[in-house]
Amino acid sequence: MAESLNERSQNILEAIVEDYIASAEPVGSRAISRKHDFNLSPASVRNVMADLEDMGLLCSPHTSAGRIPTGKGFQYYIDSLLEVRNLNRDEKKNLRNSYRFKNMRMEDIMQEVGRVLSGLSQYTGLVMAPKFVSTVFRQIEFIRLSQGRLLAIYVSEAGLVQNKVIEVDSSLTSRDLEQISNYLNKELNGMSIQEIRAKLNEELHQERIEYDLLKKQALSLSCAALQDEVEDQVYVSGASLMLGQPEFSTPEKMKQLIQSLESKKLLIELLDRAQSAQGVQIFVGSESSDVDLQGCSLVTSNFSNKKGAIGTLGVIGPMRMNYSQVVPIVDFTAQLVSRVLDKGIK
Amino acid sequence: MAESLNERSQNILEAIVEDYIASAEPVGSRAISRKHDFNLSPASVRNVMADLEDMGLLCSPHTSAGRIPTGKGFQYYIDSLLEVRNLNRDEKKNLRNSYRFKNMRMEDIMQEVGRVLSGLSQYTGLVMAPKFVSTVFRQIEFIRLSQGRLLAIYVSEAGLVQNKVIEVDSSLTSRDLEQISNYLNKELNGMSIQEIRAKLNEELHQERIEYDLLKKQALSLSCAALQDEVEDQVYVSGASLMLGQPEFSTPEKMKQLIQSLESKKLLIELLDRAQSAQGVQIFVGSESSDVDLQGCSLVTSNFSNKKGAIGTLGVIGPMRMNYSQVVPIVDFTAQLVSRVLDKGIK
DNA sequence: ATTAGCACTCGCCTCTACTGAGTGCTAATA
DNA sequence: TATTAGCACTCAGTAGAGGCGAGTGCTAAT
Repeated sequence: MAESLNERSQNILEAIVEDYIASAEPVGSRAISRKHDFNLSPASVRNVMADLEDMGLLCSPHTSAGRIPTGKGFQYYIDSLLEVRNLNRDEKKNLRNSYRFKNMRMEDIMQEVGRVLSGLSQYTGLVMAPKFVSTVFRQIEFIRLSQGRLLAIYVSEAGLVQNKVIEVDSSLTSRDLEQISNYLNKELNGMSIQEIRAKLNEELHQERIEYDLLKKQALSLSCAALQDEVEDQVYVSGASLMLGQPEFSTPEKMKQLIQSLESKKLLIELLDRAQSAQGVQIFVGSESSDVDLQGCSLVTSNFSNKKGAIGTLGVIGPMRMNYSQVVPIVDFTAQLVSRVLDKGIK
Repeated sequence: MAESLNERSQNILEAIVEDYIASAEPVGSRAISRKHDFNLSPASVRNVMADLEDMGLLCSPHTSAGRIPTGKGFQYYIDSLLEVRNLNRDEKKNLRNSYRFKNMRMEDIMQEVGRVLSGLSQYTGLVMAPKFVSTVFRQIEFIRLSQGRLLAIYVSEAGLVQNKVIEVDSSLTSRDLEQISNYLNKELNGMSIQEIRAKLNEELHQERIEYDLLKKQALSLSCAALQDEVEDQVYVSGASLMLGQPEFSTPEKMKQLIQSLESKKLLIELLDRAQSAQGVQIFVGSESSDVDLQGCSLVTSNFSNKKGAIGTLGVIGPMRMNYSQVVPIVDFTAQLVSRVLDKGIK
């Protein structure tokens, strides 16, 4: 895949990508030859550029314009040329101070992270909360809402709260509910939702009704409360910042972009893909991919607490995004959030 | 304010507004004279139009274009000319069937309402959940997250759930917490948050420490859980639908619009204003107002359950919105949501 | 291998002319 | 007196022509 380039070609590619990141305009041979001291004439640069174009790393919007990097070009840049510096102490401190975690609810944390990510990067911040199914059971409580209607409140180890209204036939007393939750809290403690579901299914199929009434009721309630799919939470911040970027200057592009950012489904799909890997991930423009956030790149990293609930955060920006700035921000923020979540359970 | 117009002027104004709603283009005298059979020549129509322009109900984008209604013109149209028909049975049924309330959590309901409102109107749906302070206490529960850290779960009569992480010095046992919540649930039952706050403040200032420890702890916990301001929840759906409207066809307008819709603060301000009144409210383009969602109108209605928690829902669209279609939808949806919330508590 | 030179391409801007929709005013009409 | 026909005028929008400038590819010279 990554054909190796000689040093000169690499230098020129790097120069073009960086100029393009800075200017958003096609880069010409003259500019390269002048601004960077390669001691090469424009003509020589042109030759190299033609080669790079043949390899599919560059393209020109029309005959008489300069070159712009293709998705493949950006990919090469990211894989081989990009040097991500670490944040120094002051920068880390600043970043840490940007975050104001007031109320430690998961929702608030996610929202705040999105806000800061988009503010710092000047692109759009994306945060996906840990998936319900991946969380570890801590506690469940039931509150009677009305005859035959309960509110089930599930709290995960990481402090993620999910509540759900469930219908029940029998009219259980508060006392019953207390017993049931006590039972469940003991029984399910420390299990992941996935494990719990497996267990519940098993016990349900194991048709012997030897259980006492309490167990039976507990089983049915926990089923109702934990079995269903809960849709993933995605937080999008600063969508309008993207609209200032020249790549989205036309009405059509704007509309398409906003539509994409409005589609939680699409975003979840993207972030899911990111979640499989470790460390900072960079997804370059989706020309190739079926899912298109055309012309965009996505920089993500996972966060997690010790109990293993994994969420994903990141920044989505134009393919021409300032990676060397964004990557460390995303990276450090993910670490920060992980720590904050751990603090939540101590 | 509403200067009375003679019938002919009214007819012509109505025709212009409706043509403009349909076409989004300035309306000329010829078109009016031809399409509507007033038996008036374009010249006569022109005279009337000139009068309407003098009164500030119409304006022309430039000399040789037709007229478009001003905000004031729309306002007049809405106040005096608009006839809102009620939905017939089938339409109501259809509308009811559009809503899929699966899980009865407040969040889900709000989100679904936004989705459907925007889908049906083809404009942007706006929903503001009942305000925390306006809710009526039903139940509070505490869950230990870690040493010194509790999760307080508050459930209102309407089934609105708020959770909050609170810090406590003392290490309370589960037994203590149970007693505290029992005490509070008895003590605060049926009071509004506002009343509770007043009560708490009073008791706090009443410095006599005659209380027993339990009461004291309960007081401090409920303070922590209920005292702080909780930010209002606003749900925006279908922002991208607005981008298809001709009034937002330029990049600048689009950007401005999206920025406005992203600003929860602005939206809350708008919806708060709507919440004071009863029935369907129409706010026409904010030329006059300090807050600008320029060129937009807002159609809102409140929903509430019997316990008095009031939320607001509505549709925001171009000033040129199809009021006669949108108003009944908003109206009926508000009634529907009220009923659904009531069913939640039965 | 590199580079200077040159012809060529093409987007973009400006200028001009034209068109057509729509107006305001005036004078004629019922 | 209210209405209308007629007419001059205005102005956005479109299309075409021409010039500019940035940038290219190719070729021949270094």
